[in-house]
Amino acid sequence: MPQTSKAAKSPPADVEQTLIRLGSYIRKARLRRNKSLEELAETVGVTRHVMAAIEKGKPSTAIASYMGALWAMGLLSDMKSVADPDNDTEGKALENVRAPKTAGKRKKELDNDF
Amino acid sequence: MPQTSKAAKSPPADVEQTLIRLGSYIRKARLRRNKSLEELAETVGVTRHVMAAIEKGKPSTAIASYMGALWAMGLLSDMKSVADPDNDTEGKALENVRAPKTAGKRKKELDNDF
DNA sequence: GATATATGTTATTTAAAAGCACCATTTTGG
DNA sequence: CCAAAATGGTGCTTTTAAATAACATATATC
Repeated sequence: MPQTSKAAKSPPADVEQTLIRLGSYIRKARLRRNKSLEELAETVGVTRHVMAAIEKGKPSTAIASYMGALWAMGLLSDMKSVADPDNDTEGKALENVRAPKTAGKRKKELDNDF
Repeated sequence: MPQTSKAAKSPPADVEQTLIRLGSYIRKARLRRNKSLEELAETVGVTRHVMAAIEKGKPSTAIASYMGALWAMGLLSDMKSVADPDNDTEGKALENVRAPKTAGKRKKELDNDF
């Protein structure tokens, strides 16, 4: 999408690497299924140029296009566990007893005992 | 098909649902960590409007922004297994012995030579 | 090797994403 | 209850992703 965010323009190295890997995985999945870029793109509803960009891990491409590629190859279920609250042990540990709807009023800075 | 892909404008229902769920997961993770939209957005490198869109599961938002949100909360590792070729049982089954670099020349349609 | 197919590259066009600023509403926590 | 913070929404501007097209190169199958 236009007007690229800083996040999309120069993402953290971890994010960049994750996307490149994801793109290569998608490519491998496509070749295994013996689909051309164009065929897959057609199913997803994008042009082959967008599909090519995805396989390179382009950060600024719409997430729906990436997800569409997974969907078209029966791999979308892999997303189910991503950020699943049940597996977010760190989040669970930090969680208050109440479940606030917003981050609420700044509560002073909780850690500075000095 | 102009500037926003069909995939991003009206994604398959599965994709749409997956994104809405992912967005809600991200929101839950943020609240557990007691971060405001603005704080998280700042870390990710986007405005709070983009972060709000992500938590709603907007399809046309850059994947790097979504990944950035995961990254900022230590959840990016959840992406490692997505589309992992090792877990792609269907792909493995379809795979030829050789690993072609492209989908190659169309081999007559399917292998329907009775 | 021949050749049909796939993929890469470049350029142009255009609609929408992200930025920004402002105000309304909701929610928190004292 | 009340003040402060968070979140939601609108309108406007800027920037660029995605579509399209045309051509070049690479690769697979015969």
